[in-house]
Amino acid sequence: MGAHQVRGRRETVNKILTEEPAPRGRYKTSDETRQRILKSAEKVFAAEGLNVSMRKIMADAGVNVSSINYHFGDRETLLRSLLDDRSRKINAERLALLDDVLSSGAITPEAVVEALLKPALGPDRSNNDEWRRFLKVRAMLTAESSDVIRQSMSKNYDDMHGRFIDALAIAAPHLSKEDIYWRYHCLLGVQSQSTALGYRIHDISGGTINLDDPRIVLESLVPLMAKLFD
Amino acid sequence: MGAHQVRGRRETVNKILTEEPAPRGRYKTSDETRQRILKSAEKVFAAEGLNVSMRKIMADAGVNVSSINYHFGDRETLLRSLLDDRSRKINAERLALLDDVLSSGAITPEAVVEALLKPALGPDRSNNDEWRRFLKVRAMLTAESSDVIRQSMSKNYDDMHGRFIDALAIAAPHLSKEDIYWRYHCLLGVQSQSTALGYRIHDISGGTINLDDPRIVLESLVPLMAKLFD
DNA sequence: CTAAAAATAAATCATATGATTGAAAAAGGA
DNA sequence: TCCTTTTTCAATCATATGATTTATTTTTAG
Repeated sequence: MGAHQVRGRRETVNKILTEEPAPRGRYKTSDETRQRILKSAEKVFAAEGLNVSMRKIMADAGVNVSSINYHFGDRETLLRSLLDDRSRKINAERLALLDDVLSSGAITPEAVVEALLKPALGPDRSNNDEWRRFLKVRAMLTAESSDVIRQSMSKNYDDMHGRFIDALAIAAPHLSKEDIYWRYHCLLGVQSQSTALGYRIHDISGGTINLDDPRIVLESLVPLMAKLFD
Repeated sequence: MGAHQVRGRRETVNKILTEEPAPRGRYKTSDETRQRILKSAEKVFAAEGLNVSMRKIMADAGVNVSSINYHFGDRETLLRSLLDDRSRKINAERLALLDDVLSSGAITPEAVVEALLKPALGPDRSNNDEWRRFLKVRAMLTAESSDVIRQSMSKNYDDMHGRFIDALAIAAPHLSKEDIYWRYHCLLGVQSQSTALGYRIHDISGGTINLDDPRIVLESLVPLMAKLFD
């Protein structure tokens, strides 16, 4: 029945959102399916753009088309879930690194910038493809900047950005708040260029510059970005 | 007849692409319609994202749906035309400014960076909405990075970027080619963040930072970006 | 083991979409 | 003027799409 489906969906979503590791052993198959759908959505959206059909995603996931409605409600909620899930992880990692920096006593622009960029670039070796896919989807959504995405971005990121800006203000006490904002704007630009649009400099440089290895990217960009705070 | 339409389309396209001001007086209404469609496409794509229907665009332009086929062939060609038309203008302006810098004798990173950014930010006052729309569409296409768009980007931009990179190598002779590439990568990021994603720092800063006025953006960012080449 | 709840699947709906067609209108050239 | 070419438009097609409904299977709890 329709009512069943909606109720089931809501409960599943709440479970995922509130408790981090998702209560295992109760609805095993459902959560697996949900994750499988998210993974496929990420893959297919990244490969074919945002205006891809739910059917292609479901085909890739190997599940029935109606599962989208059962697990997420509609297309938009699927996209939001995708964005929220990963953003939470990235930003938790960022804030953990930032805490390390703050408690270390050596609060330099370089250290803060690295704490911001490193989690965004993803893991060094394996699973990097998955990250890249997510980053591309996020970049597409950011560029589209629909109201719903803009809200979701604010919800997921504004707080974290605020804390990094505060940290940078400590690291560069000679700069005004407005100065810090302008520099942070540059950081955001470089970050998104490095995570989702790296193919541009790759093409322009004839392949000389390659952003596939996060370590090299960090090594090259962190000192550069720190210069902005001199 | 179908053959007529295809032939007509090809001729129109060639005319527009080869001769700059488009031969006036011959097929007056056709060229006007073409421009009207492009303008509406820019508007509607920017407002509602890339996966908007041709029908909405045609409704906005006030022309028949089949005109898309007559004037452009298909949806993809429309997008490419949109991208090509404006890109040519931006880059022509950029290269003109770069020539001024090169022939001035005072080839500084600051001057080169300004020549790169100023045309991208668009005119100071009026018509700025139109530019913003185009920049948003370009950002969406860049983020999507489909093969066809990637090719179009390369075709329209790689040459220009090459010349700016050469100029920066002159302006900062102590840097290696690879150093220049990394810095150029940063420039691209800041540029796209400033032209299409300015809403992020606006939101984050609680409205303190506003990128609506190109003059202020230039004033703030050019000196910052020049720091990268110290 | 059995009944209720949850999850999956197949079939179906109403609609939106890109593209095409054939006719009509507008413009140009003789 | 008349005829050809170019341009516009209304009507139509085949299909793809998001969502829903109904039936079936699986899981959970008592």
